Amino acid sequence: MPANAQGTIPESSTAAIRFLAEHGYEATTAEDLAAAVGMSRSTFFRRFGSKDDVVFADHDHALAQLEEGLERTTLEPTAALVEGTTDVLRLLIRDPDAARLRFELMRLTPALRDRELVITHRYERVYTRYIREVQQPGTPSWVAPTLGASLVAAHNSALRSWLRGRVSDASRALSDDLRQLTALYAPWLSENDAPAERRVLVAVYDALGSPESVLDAVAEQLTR
Amino acid sequence: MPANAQGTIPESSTAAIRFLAEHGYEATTAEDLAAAVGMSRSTFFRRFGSKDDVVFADHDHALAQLEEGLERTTLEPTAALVEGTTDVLRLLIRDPDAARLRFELMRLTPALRDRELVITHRYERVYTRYIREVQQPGTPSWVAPTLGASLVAAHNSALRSWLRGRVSDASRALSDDLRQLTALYAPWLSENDAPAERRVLVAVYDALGSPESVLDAVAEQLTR
DNA sequence: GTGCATGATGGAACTGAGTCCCAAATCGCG
DNA sequence: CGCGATTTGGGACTCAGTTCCATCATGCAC
Repeated sequence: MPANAQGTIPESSTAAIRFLAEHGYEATTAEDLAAAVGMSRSTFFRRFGSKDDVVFADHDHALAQLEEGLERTTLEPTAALVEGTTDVLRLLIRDPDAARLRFELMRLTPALRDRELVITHRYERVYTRYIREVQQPGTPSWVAPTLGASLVAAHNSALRSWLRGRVSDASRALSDDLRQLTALYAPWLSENDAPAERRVLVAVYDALGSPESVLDAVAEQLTR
Repeated sequence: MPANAQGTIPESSTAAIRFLAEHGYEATTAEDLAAAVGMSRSTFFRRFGSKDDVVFADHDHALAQLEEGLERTTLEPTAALVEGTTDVLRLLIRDPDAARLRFELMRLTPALRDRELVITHRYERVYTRYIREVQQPGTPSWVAPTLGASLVAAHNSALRSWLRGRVSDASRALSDDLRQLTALYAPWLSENDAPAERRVLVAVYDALGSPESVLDAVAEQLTR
C-alpha cells in the first residue's frame, strides 16, 4: 500500500543488465562490463562486489522493504504475509521493461539462475523467522519453514506467469493465490479459530443448477 | 522400502570432505584437494567438475533415486511424496559420521551453503513436476510449486534437527511431519474428495477480505 | 588563495578456479 | 604381444576477484 519508493535503482545496474543481455553474460568480461557502466574495473568490484550481484541489485531493496514491513505491520499474520509478498512482486515489476530484460538475461544464463536461488533464499529466511515469531504456541516445527518456502515459491510462480504473459495483473493474481495458501496454515497463525472472528461459508448445490444461479445465491448471502 | 543401495559413494568424495573440513575450504586449493584424493588437478576437474561439487556428490544418487521412485510408485500421491522424501533423508544420513562432517564443513563455509541451495533446488523441480502430473484436474497453479518447495523445506528442517541432536529417529520424525503437510494438500491430490453426483463448495476466508474478493474467488472456482 | 586531510578512483600485480590441448600411460581385446 | 581407444597428467591460458599503492577530487581551516 505504501508503494511509493522513489526507486532509483542505481541506474548503472539496469545499464549493466542491458549490456549483459545484449552481449551475453559469459562473453562479457568484468572489464567490458565496468566500461559499459562507466567506471574502472577496480571501482566496479568495489561497488557491486561481483559480476552477478549487479543483476540482483534491487533485490536488496525489496528484501529490506519486506523485512521492515513485517516488522512494523499491524495486520494479522496471514494478511501481513500476503501484503508483504505482493509488495515485493510489485516492486520487482514496477519497471516492466527492466523486469523482462532481466528475465531474458537469466533465461539465457544458467549461472545467473543459480545465483538467483541464493538471493531468493534470503526471503525464505525472513519469512520463516517472522512466522516463528507470530505462530501460535504449540505449532509444529515444520510449519514455519514450509510456509516460508511456499511463499517464495508462490511469488516466483506468479512472477513467471506474468513474465510469460499469462496474467496481466500479477500482484492481484498473486494475492489471490496467497490468500488460499495462507488459509491452509490459518490454524497455526490466527489466534481465534472460532467462528466469531472468521466466517465460514458453505454452499451446497446439486449439479443441475447453473453456476450463475449459485453465484447469485452466494452474492445475496454476502452482501445482505 | 527398497532401501538397499550398495551406496559406494565414490569414496574419494568423503575423503575430500574430510580433507576440506580439516584444512578449511577457502584455504584449500584445487591442487591440494586433488592430491588429497589421489589424482591430478586435471582429472579432478574432469571427474567432479568443480571444487564444490565434490561435496555434494551423493545428492546425485539421492536425486536419481527420488526421481525413479516417484516414476515407478504405485502409492497414492501423498504417500508417494512422504515415502520418497524420507527415503532421501535416509540415504543422506546413512553414514552419520559423514553426514555430520559435511554439515560441519558447510557450517563453516558460506560458499558451500550457497551452493547447497542450488543443489536442493533440483529436488524442488522434481517434486513440482510430479505433483503437476498427479494433481486433480482444476487444481490451482500455485499448488504444485508451493508443495514442492515445502517438501524440500520440511526435509531440510528435519535434517537440521537431526544434525543438532534434537531427534534420534530422523526419518520417523520427517514422515510424521510430511503426513501432516501433505494432508493440507489432500483436496488436490486425492481423487476421492469430491462426491460424484453433487459438488460441495467450501470457502473459508478471513474477516478482512471484502465481500467482492470472496465473490471473485467463488466465481473462479465455479467457472473453471 | 595555500596547505592539508579524507575519501573515492584507476591501475598494476597477484592468486586461484576452471578450460583447453597435447603427450604419455593404461586398458581392453584379438 | 600389438594396437586402437579411453583415461590421465601437465602445462599454458583466460578471467574473476583481491590487494596495494598512486592519483585525484573534495572539503575545510587558516
